[in-house]
Amino acid sequence: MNRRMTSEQLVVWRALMDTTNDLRRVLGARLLRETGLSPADYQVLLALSEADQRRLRSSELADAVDWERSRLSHHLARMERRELIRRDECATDSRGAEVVLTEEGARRFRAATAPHLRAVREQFADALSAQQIDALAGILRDLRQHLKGEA
Amino acid sequence: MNRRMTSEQLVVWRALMDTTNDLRRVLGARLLRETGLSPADYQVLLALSEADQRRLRSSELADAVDWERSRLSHHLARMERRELIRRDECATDSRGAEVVLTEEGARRFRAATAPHLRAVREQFADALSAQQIDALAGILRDLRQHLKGEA
DNA sequence: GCGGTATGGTTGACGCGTCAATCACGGAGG
DNA sequence: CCTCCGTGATTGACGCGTCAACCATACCGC
Repeated sequence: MNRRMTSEQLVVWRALMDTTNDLRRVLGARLLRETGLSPADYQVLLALSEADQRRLRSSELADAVDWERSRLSHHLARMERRELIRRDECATDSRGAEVVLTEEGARRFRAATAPHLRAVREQFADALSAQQIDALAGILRDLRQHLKGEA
Repeated sequence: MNRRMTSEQLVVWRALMDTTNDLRRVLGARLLRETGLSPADYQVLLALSEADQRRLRSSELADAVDWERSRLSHHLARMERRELIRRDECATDSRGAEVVLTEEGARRFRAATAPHLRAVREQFADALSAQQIDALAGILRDLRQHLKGEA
């Protein structure tokens, strides 16, 4: 099949990219301003907070946040400088590293949770009706499904 | 009002961020692979292609793509190295710059249009029904509206 | 044990985005 | 004129992401 998109489809595509981009930007900036944590910091701290002993092997953490190892490595380097996390040697595999949440990291994450959830509610959830949320859930499910083959 | 979000709202929020992120990534990578242009390149070339004389003042271009001037300046520097655009002095205001589409830039953009539209259709439009497109349009309109105050 | 390969993780280079500082020119008021 | 201010645009520093190259260790088969 080789038909063209309707212009509505194209417009909605642009709107999707632009709006989600703005949402990301606004919420990310707000999080940083209110808590000093970037969205990426938040994801990492969340995963570590939920982990047993507040520590994870580097590759488990990569799975948890769904990042490439390289990206994680770079980000952990920045977080380690700020003493949000620490990297210990792994007892059972000397290639490996264990990423450990520091006290400071745990504290900062706890302090960030409420502001973050409030921001998501105010700037996302409050804008949409229950029906819209349901419809959006379906749309995202289908998009993700469709993407699966070629991701 | 100080109620919490439902967990569905939060899940849909995460799905929105994750899915749009993946879409951006997959389509961006595909565009680059197929045409050698990044999404940002494409936006700039599109705006210039549509401009009178294929040239725009730097700040008009910034308005057209809705970027900060600083971001545009950095990006134009990279594009100029690749000879996709050129920067001329402006005749009427010697502070200003005129951004001009080069032949090469125009050629590359023309060659990129069809693959790009095809990719958007395949990975976005083909995944959704007409009803879903309409619903999504409404959702995005409301989100954008809601965002307006605090952007 | 020993060679080869797979795996865990890091590094460097580079594109992209943001912020704050800066520079150069234009324009108004004295 | 000339000073002061606003504006057009660039720069530098830094965080973030990706890709390809790399290093070290583990593990498998002989």
